Amino acid sequence: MSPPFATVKGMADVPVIDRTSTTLRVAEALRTMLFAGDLHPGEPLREVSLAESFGVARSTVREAFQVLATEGLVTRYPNRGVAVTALSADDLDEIFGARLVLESAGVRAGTSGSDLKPVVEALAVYAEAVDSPGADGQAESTRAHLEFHNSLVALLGNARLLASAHALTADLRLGLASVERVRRNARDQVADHRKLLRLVRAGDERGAVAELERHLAAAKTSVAARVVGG
Amino acid sequence: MSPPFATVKGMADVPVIDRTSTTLRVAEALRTMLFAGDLHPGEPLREVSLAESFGVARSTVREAFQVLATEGLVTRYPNRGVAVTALSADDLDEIFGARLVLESAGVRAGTSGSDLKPVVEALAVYAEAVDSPGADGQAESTRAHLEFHNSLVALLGNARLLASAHALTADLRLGLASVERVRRNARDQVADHRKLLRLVRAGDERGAVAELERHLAAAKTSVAARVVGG
DNA sequence: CCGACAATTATTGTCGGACAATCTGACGAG
DNA sequence: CTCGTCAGATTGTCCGACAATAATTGTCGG
Repeated sequence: MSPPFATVKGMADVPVIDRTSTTLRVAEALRTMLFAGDLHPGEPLREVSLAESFGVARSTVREAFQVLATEGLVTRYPNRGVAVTALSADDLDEIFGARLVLESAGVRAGTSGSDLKPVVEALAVYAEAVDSPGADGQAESTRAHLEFHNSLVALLGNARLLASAHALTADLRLGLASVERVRRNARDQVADHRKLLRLVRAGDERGAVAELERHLAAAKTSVAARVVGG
Repeated sequence: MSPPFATVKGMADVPVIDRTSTTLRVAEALRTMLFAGDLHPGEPLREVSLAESFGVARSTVREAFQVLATEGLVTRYPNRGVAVTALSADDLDEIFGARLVLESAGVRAGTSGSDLKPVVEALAVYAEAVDSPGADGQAESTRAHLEFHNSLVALLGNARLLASAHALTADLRLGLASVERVRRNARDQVADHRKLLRLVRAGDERGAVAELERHLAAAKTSVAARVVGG
């Protein structure tokens, strides 16, 4: 049933060709700029200016804005354009509250038989990112950290919930990018996560959820202390 | 402090003016057409055709498509346009699985002290919609039904999770619109929901979650039987 | 000095047209 | 039957234009 030329043996390293639209490529470029902290929360994004620097049409930039706006990374102000989303204290409450619901549901699934390998791997990546210096600043380390949390949600085996979790953490990365210089006792953080994983592995649902709740609460206050706005 | 003309006494019913962009108005128009079942799953949406019938530019329609695509109501097929999203059996699994996570979390909040008034009201609206014939077909009844379920999520007091729930039910409405003619024993349905609310009110977390799980599972098979695709 | 008001400027929202790239389906050659 | 070729349709992207709206500046009477 499978066609004879489905996979050719000797050509494994052919450069993969970008078959995405320029709109999505512009959105991706803006996304990395946002996560890298090149653009600060509240800063307006001008259509013409970006169109020129990217070498694309204004309409293309507008479509990219639409994508990022629905992702929550930028905010539209009618007739005034879009700006990098600035998180308020209420936003943080909502984000961490939503994460607690999703991640604790994932933990419950983990304590009752789901395959924990992805979580273990995510934690390994996270630990490695913390240990290695990394030329990209703390960006990779926070990415890996949040990816560990998302891997908990992934235990539910539900792509839609995982997408929601990704959206939540993306918004957080936005707020963190500007102040991510501070990274005290990252090792302790990793240890925290190891403890959480251990509880999940042991099947201790109560304990694991409690540990997650504690961890998220601590993270929230830590983030809130650095992110301004009200 | 208030200006003298802030509110004029005798002109309470001045038609409120749409201050939304035409893009969003086009998206809204398409949304209602989708929910009303005027457009069938899989059916392609042509940019020029719609632009002409709406009397707007093609770029405006494209932006509206972008909005609907991120909501999941339509699906982009690169270089081939957008089409009404058709739900597969796997999609139904994901949607109902995600709903179970969110709504059961809401139920848990409800059994531990959240104010149940919004849920009670949503149920009243639902019951009323089922009793009254309604010129708009079953559209209003299903809307009210799903809105009841969303009101459970609203108990969490988290706008982001509520938005996710809305997105999930919107996708469902899409699939249901085409086959919503069948509506057997809608009264029994309402009774089911009354039972759920009673359990929540009594603070019976276990029982309420179990009842919700049972209800969603039944709904899924009922929907899956009518919605084609694999 | 200050607030209200008018004028200017910058920017967005929307339009229309244009063109290349891509997909689809039909057709004909081997 | 498979493979290239071709024409038609549709999308992706660009450009230029304009009115509507918001932000800024300038003016003036108190």
